Amino acid sequence: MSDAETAELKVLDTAQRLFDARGVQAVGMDAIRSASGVSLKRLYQLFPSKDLLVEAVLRRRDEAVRSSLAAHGERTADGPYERALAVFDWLAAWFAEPEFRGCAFINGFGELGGVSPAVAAISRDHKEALRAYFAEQTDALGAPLVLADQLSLLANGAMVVAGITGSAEPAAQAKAAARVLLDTTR
Amino acid sequence: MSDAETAELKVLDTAQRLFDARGVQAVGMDAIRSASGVSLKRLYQLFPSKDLLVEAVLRRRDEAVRSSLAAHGERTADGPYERALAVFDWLAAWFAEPEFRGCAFINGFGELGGVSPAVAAISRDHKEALRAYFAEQTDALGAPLVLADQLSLLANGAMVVAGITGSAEPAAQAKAAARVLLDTTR
DNA sequence: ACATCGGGAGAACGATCGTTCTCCCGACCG
DNA sequence: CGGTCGGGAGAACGATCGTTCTCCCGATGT
Repeated sequence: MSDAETAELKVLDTAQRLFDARGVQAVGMDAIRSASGVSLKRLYQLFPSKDLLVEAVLRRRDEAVRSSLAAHGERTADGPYERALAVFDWLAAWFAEPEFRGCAFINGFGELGGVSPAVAAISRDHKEALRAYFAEQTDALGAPLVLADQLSLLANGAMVVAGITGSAEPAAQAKAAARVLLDTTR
Repeated sequence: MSDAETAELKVLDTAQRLFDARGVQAVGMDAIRSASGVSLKRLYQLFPSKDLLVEAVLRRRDEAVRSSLAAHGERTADGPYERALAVFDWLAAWFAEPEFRGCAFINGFGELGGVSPAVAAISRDHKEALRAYFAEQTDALGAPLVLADQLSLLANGAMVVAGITGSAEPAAQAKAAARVLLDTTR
């Protein structure tokens, strides 16, 4: 049934948008229902509880971010050096979206990480994946592993500062810093 | 009345500890009451609403962090170069605390920044203060302002990654990266 | 045509939460 | 000693929320 699939997509899209804008706990199931047009009954047979919906939203976003990042790297950059730097261009485009209010995993961990082991684990895995992506590039450069950690710190710091200040500048600042680190460690 | 003052301190300490551990919305006023031993009546005459209590907790923490950071810089470091790097030692000590679960302003912004302009503003001011502290040091070194922004990205990235992964390592990694940036821009 | 079934709209339920109110005690003041 | 007042404990209230239930309609199969 493509009917069930499109309903599921509408719910996930709507929930993601509302969670991003207001946080998870400030968004009721009823708000998701009216914004998505999917009835409560259907909503609960797709996602038996709000917790499960939250986890599904985060997991889907995790996949989307990983593939978007990888695609951007392959599309715009040749070689590990350029691919590592291209992450920050990808961040810049993300920060420039008008609804941008920070990273859903950082925000979700802050809100729910202390009470939901599932959310904490998903956030941890997601951040580990970003570090692993940087590690792929630094490995290919023969650089030490700590460089990947440091690039990940710059990227996450840029997400936080861009989210809180509402500016996209941190992406470019982080990119310049990343270039210095990449050049120094060679 | 030192009675009212100690009650206020007990409430602020307790609320801060519970908010840090579980997030703001997961902590009810009743939990603050039983953990602090301050009656609801008194609690509400000290802080007329939970929103105001949340803001008071964040504002007090803002002051505490600013003076703790400045004190650590004066105590352990001579000159702007060392003081900029000392921030990351200060982070390392913070991350090593067993209850550490990330920065209250980053977490608070993620949870409430979308619905509470007050929380968003306090978080923004706090992060701006960190940037300004770095800017003091980089100015004294005659370095360009963007270096302060970059050091602030490293510090905030370290807070996020340390909080999510539960490791204190990001502080040392960020410090090493900061040293490279400081040395390069000279 | 009629029975059946899935699903929509939204009322209802139970729990929780922020906030206020009631009741009571103990201290202070004439 | 009697009255008053501040404050503690916790019940009560109203709102909200996650979740379920009721009622009804429309489609489908025979």
